[in-house]
Amino acid sequence: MERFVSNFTKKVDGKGRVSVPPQFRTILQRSGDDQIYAQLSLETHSVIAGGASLLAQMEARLEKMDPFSPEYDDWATHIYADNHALKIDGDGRIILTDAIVEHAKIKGEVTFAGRGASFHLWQPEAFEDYMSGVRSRIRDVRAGGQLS
Amino acid sequence: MERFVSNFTKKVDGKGRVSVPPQFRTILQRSGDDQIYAQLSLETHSVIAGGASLLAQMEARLEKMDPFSPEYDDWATHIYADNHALKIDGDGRIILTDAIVEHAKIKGEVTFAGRGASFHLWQPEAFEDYMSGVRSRIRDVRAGGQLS
DNA sequence: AGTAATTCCATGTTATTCCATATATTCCCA
DNA sequence: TGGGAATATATGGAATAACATGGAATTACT
Repeated sequence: MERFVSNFTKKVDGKGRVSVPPQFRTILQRSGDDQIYAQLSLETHSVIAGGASLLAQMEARLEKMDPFSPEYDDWATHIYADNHALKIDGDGRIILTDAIVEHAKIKGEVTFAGRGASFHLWQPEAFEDYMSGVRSRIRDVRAGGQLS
Repeated sequence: MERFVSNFTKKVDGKGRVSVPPQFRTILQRSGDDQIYAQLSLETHSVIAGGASLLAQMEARLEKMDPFSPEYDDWATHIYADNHALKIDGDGRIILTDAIVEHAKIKGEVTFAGRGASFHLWQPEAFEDYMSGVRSRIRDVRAGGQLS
């Protein structure tokens, strides 16, 4: 399976349109996806995105739960109601919904950050901040001798 | 099977008419449904809605019960009597019944929230409140190390 | 006939598709 | 290895199609 690698920042026009980085677009096309499933992250002000396989992956987790439990209800609600299907148009663009723009505080640019089987959408500066945190946390762990 | 994803808020006019979000309408049409089965939720002030397959799903659950038990009677009554069939008219609209409007406290707008094989109807603010709860409960579980 | 319900229609609005141009990238050959 | 042509991408705007929405007309009910 191809993975989403690297990060790219793109402009968002007045109508909320963004062109999907061709590197990512190619991967989506090859797996037969003509739309992106974008889910609001519960941990950060970012959006978790990917093709149909990403949704399937979350559904697989759902199926392991007891269908009559409150946990199932919560998870199912989050998976489906907090998810936005973004069609990729003929020019390789998607339109960000208001919910996404609001949640990620997106102004005029978005960063597409590879995450392997998925990719994340960020407000560019928020992404930089997040990356700093990621890097320093990894450095700290290493200093503690837990890694390489 | 196509799933109901994302959420959409629509206006309700003086006659109780609401246009079904085209995303959901398309799914219903493709599965041959010209009406929506809407059942009052017993847990929240929302309505559980979907096509014929949703009703079939509830009936399947009923069939696993002892037909001569009081639980069967209760469940069967709830499935059918608390269920409202809403015809989708030529303009893609449904008419909310008084029972639905009352139960969900709907005023001038309704939110259609995807739930996979079904979708829920909410009074918009009640939906937001509910989502806040869902999100924070999931976050708590994760923080406790029980998931991901 | 009167009332309620449903269907039909008109129109403004929004969303989507299409197109045009500018910019960047790749590929090929001198 | 440096053009330079061909191809692909980015991006804005225009044209087109869908959709939302209110009201009128028709039908059904009693």
